[in-house]
Amino acid sequence: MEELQADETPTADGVSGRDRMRGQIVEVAAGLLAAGGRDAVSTRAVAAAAGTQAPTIYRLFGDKDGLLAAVLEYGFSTYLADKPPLDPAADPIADLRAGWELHIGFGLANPALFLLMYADTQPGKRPAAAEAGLAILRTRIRNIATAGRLRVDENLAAELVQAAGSGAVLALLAVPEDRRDPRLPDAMFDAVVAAITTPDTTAPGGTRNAGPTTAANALRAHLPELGMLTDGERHVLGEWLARITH
Amino acid sequence: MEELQADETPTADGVSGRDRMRGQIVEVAAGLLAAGGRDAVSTRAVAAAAGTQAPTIYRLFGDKDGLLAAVLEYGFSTYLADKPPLDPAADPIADLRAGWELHIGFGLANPALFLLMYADTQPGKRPAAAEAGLAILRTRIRNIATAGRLRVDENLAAELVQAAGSGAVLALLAVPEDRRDPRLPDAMFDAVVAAITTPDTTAPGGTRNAGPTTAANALRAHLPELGMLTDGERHVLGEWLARITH
DNA sequence: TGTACATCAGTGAACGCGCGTTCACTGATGTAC
DNA sequence: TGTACATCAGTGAACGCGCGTTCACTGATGTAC
Repeated sequence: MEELQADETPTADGVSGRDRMRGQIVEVAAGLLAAGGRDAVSTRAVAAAAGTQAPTIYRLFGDKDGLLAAVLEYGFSTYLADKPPLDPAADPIADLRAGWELHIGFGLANPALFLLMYADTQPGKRPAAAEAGLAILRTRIRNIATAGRLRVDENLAAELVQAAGSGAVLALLAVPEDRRDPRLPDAMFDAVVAAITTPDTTAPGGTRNAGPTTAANALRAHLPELGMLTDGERHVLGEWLARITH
Repeated sequence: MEELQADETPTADGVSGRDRMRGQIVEVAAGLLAAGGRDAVSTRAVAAAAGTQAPTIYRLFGDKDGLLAAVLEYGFSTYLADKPPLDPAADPIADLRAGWELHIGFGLANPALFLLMYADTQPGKRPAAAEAGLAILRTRIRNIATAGRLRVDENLAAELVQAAGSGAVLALLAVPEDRRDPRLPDAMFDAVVAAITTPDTTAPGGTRNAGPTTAANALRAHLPELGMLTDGERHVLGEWLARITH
């Protein structure tokens, strides 16, 4: 093995002992956070789970807030590592959708982390990790603007997407997993995109009109009033209308 | 002063000492929550600020969770008390907007309370107060459906509005007050309303076409496209629609 | 009407616990001569 | 090459604190006779 010139003790993979300990503590803390929420991350619990003593945390992270910040950064950058690189040549709205889906997936997969990033923060302050995510979002919005498809200013567009995204995740998380409506994220994305972009006039296809779904929904709202139908008929009609609208 | 017949010690205003103590504790706790966030609400701090001892809290609320639930309910019902009653004759979308604006205002005025209701909750569970708010929202959505203006099903519509609302509040709260974009709530509302409703085709002076007859007629026009129904089902549906429109 | 008793809201104090943080020390490691 | 020294990451133990909760008790109040 060649001899490495490093500030600290070299190891097989070139990672110093100090860095390895740091990484281990962060990973352990992230695990505790995922398993038990914010309150499960105490300096003592982290130290014990990482097989070290509490003072090590203070040497490496300064204090508990420093540890939490490191956990946020670790969790978020792990997620970012999955993010496909931006393709400037591709449809910027498809790009935005890819980022949206990844962000939703991140929130659902890491509830405690997501809440810590976007909800548990004290009013007026956002964690650095959240700012980093916003910066990426702003780039995607900028690309839409460059393509001439943005119809509101970039700041408002970014805020709308950001707010809609965390709102969708929050709404999903607030409901037991088996009762979540899988249509919500897509529907929300479509709503926001329709609000911030102009239609792509180059798309194939003719004009849109109010489809059968709208009519079926309207009729369903009037189901109880349909006295000219028997109870059984109304029941069957309700089932068909549900099928039409889904 | 007349003599009151009550289960407990009567007082000048007919409120028992026990109830007054309970209300005082809840108000004090709400104040601590607003001032210092969730962590500022400890049983000891509440007892001290209310001028009593900790055991009183346990007698009145069972435990700390019971106290927090009471604070949520108090804060939310105080907000609901401001809510204008639904006017069935009015434009249901204007009704929805009124509820939206009130809800946004509630969140901005009570950040800690709002976060506790919609974000701090453990995944899969929603506080009773949040459910109560959702029930009101669903009523408003139902009214839009009854007017024949809804183009997605009521559940999805309610979820979209709910998610967009908390997302907007969260996004605003995450930014210092003087840097918040005041356009965000309105823009978000417009985006969601555009996504869940059909345009209002009743020009001023025109006739309202909200009835089941209109919906049935519209659906009948789409009969041939309903590939999710069998031929027999389409046939029977056609007969029913004919009966509805006559 | 007067007395004795039962009820129970509120008091004062304490329980055990886990928290964030810090202290003095150890022992391994790298460096200077 | 060998020795003495400096550095500093990690150890073990403790600090003081506020937490949720509970206990035994007090004293005011309503009730029964």
